[in-house]
Amino acid sequence: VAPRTQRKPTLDTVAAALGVSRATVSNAYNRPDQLSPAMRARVMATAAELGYAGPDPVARSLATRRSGAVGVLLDDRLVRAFADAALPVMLDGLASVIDRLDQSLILLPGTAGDGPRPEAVARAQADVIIANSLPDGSAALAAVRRRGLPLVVIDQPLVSGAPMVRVDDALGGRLAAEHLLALGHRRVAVLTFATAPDGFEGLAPDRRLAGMRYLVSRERVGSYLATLRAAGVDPPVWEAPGSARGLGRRGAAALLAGEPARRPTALLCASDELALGALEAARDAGLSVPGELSIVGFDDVPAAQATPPLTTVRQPLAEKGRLAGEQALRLLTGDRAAPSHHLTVSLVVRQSTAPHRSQHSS
Amino acid sequence: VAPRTQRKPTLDTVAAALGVSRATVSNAYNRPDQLSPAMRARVMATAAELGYAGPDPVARSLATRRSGAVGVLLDDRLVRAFADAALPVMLDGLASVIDRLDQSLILLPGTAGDGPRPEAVARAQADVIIANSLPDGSAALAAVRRRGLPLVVIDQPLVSGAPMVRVDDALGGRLAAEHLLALGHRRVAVLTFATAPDGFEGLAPDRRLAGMRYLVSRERVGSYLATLRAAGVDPPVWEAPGSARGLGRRGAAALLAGEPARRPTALLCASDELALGALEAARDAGLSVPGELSIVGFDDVPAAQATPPLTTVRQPLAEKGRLAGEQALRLLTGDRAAPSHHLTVSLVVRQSTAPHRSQHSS
DNA sequence: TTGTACGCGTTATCAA
DNA sequence: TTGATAACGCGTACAA
Repeated sequence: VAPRTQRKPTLDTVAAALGVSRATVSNAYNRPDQLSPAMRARVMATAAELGYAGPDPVARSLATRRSGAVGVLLDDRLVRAFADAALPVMLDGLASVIDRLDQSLILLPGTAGDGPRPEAVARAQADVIIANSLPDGSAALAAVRRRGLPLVVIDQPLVSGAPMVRVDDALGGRLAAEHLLALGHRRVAVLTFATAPDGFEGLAPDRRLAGMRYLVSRERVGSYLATLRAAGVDPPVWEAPGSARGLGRRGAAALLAGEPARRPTALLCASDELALGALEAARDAGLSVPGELSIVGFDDVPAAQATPPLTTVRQPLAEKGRLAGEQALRLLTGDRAAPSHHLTVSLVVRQSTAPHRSQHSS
Repeated sequence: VAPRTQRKPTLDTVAAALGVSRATVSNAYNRPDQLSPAMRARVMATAAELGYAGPDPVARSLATRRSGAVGVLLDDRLVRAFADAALPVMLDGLASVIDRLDQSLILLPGTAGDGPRPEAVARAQADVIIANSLPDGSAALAAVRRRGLPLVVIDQPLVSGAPMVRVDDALGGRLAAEHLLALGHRRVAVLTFATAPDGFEGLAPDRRLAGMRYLVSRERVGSYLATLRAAGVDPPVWEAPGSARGLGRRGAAALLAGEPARRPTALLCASDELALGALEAARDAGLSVPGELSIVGFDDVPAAQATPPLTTVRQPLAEKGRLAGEQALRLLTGDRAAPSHHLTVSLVVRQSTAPHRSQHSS
C-alpha cells in the first residue's frame, strides 16, 4: 500500500482496508439492500475507525450528475432582500420541501436590484434554479438559460417555458382599493416599491408608471390605479426604491406632508413592510390610525399582526415557497413539465382601516 | 464523431469541434495567458456556437478539490432564524466577502434551535463551514469535525481549535445594566431569548439561569444579573424561546402585568428584536416610553433607529460576517490559522431610556 | 499546446 | 444472493 498518511480516507481506503471492492462500500452507504447486513456493519465499522465520513459529496455529484442543491436567485444584496419579511417566510416554505428531499439551498444574492451576476450563476452548483422576483431582462436569467438549467420563477418576470409561481396581484390590488373606496375614502395615496431597478425615489410621474419594469408592480400598482381611477380618484404615487420599513416611513412622511385639508385619508401600500413604515410615519406625524389615516398593506407578513394589526391583502407566502420547491423537484425528476401556479389572495381586514370621517361630522 | 445529439456539450465537445486538445479549451477559460489570444477567441466562438456554457462546476470542483462555497449553519428554521433582523445584516457582511472571492453561500437551516441535521452537514458541498450561534453540543458540529472541514464559529459555542468571531457580551451586558442603574432605575426586569434549546417560555427560575446552554446567554444575561445584583437589584428574568418581536411582546406583557407600584420601570432586553416587541407591549399597556418605562436593547439592528429610537448596545453585525468570511477564506488558503476575534461593543443611548421618576415627584 | 494521470464516486454488467 | 469489474462523469494541472 502506498504511503498515504495525510490524505483523507476515500471509498478506496475503506475498501482496501476491508479487502472488498469499492462498489461494496458504496453500496453499504447507498443501497443497503444490495448487501448482507453483516457486511454492511463491517463496512461501517472500519469506516468509522478510519475516520471516513461517507462518500464525498462532490465526487458523488459528478457521478450522479446531480448536485443536490437548488439555487435561489435574489434580486438584491442580502440586507436589502431580507429587509422585507416576506422573503424569509417564502424561503422557509421552500426550505421545508428542499430539506425533506435532502437537497440543500444555495443563495445567490443580487446587485442593485438586478439579480446575481451572470458569472455567479454560471458557477453555481445547483441542479435547478428558483428565481425570486427579478426584474424583466435580468442578465442572471440569460445565464440560467445558457447553462440549460431548469428554472422556476417566483412572482416575476415572465420567462417563456419556465413554470411560474405567482399570486393574483391584480385581484389583490383591486380588493385593497375597493376596500378603501367602500369605506368612503376619496383622498387616497399609493406607496409602492420600485417599478424599475434604477434607484428612483419620489413621486412617480405618469411616464414612469407607464413603463414599469416589474410584473408585480405593473399588476399590483396598476390595479390600484385602475380601480381608484374608475371611481374618479386620482392618487399620487410615491415610489420607494425597495420594500423596507425605513423607505416606507420616508415615503409616507412625504405623502402626509402638507396642509391637513389636502392630506390623504388613506394609504395603499404595495407591501406590508412599506405599510409598517407608513404606520411609523403616521405616528411621527401624530396621526391616529385608523382614526385619521387608514393604511392597507400587501402580503400579510407575521409582523402585520402587531400594533395595530394591519389590514392587508394576504398572499400565501410560505405556500409560494413550497410550490416553487415542488416545481423545482418535479423539473428535476422530469415527470411532466410542471404547470404554473397562480395563487389567489384575500383581503384581511384588521384594525388599520376605518370608514372615512368627513371633517364636518362630530 | 459519435451520435451524441441530446447530450450537453463538454470541454471535449468543443475541443473536438476545434481540433485542439481539451487542455487548450480549459486554458481558454481559466488561464488566458497560457494561450494565444487568437486561439482563445476561436475557442470562445465555437463554445458559444455549440452552446457550451463553460466548465461544469461540479467536475471542476472534483478536479480542484474545491467546491467554492461556504456553508452557513443556522440554529433554526429559516423563518425563525430570520425573525431576528441581526441575521441578514451579518449574512450581508459575509456575502460581501464571499462574493468578492467568487464563492457562493450554502444555507443550512437547523431544527428546533439545535442546528442542522448531521446528515445535511455530511452532504453539504462546502469547503468551509461557518457556524452561526449554535447551542453547546450541537450534533452539526460533530458532523463538521467528522468531515474534517475547516470551521469558523460566530458567537457560540466554544469549539476547540476553531477560530471564533464574537463580541464582548459581558461588557455589553454591563454597560446596559449600568446605564439603567445610573438613571436611577431599581425595579428592573430582564427579557432574554433562549438559554437552552428546549422551547421553554416563562419566568426563568434560578436553576435554569445557572445552567444556560448558550455562551451568549451566559455572558450577556449573566452580566446583566451580576451588575444588577451588585447594586442590590434582583430582577425577574423572562425567557422567550427565541428572538422574535412577537415573543418579546408577549414576555414584556407578562413582566409589565400586575400593580403599577411593583411594575418594572426599566426593561433590559437581550436583543433589539425582543426590545422592539417590548415597545409594542408598552404601547399595548398604555405605558409611555421612556416616560414610564425605559427599554434597552442589544445589537443595534437597523430597525432600532425607528419609533422611538432604541437605546441599545451596538455590536458590529456586518463586521462579524465580514470577519467570519475572511477567517473562512484564510482557513481555505491555509496561510496561518486565523486567530479569534473578540469585537467590542458600545452603548448607544437614544430615546427609549430616561431617568427614573420617583412616583412622589411632580 | 498537448498528453495524460489523476480526483472520487456510481452503476450497470458479470461471475461465483 | 453477494460481491467484483470496469466504464464512465468532466475537468485540472503538470510534464513534455
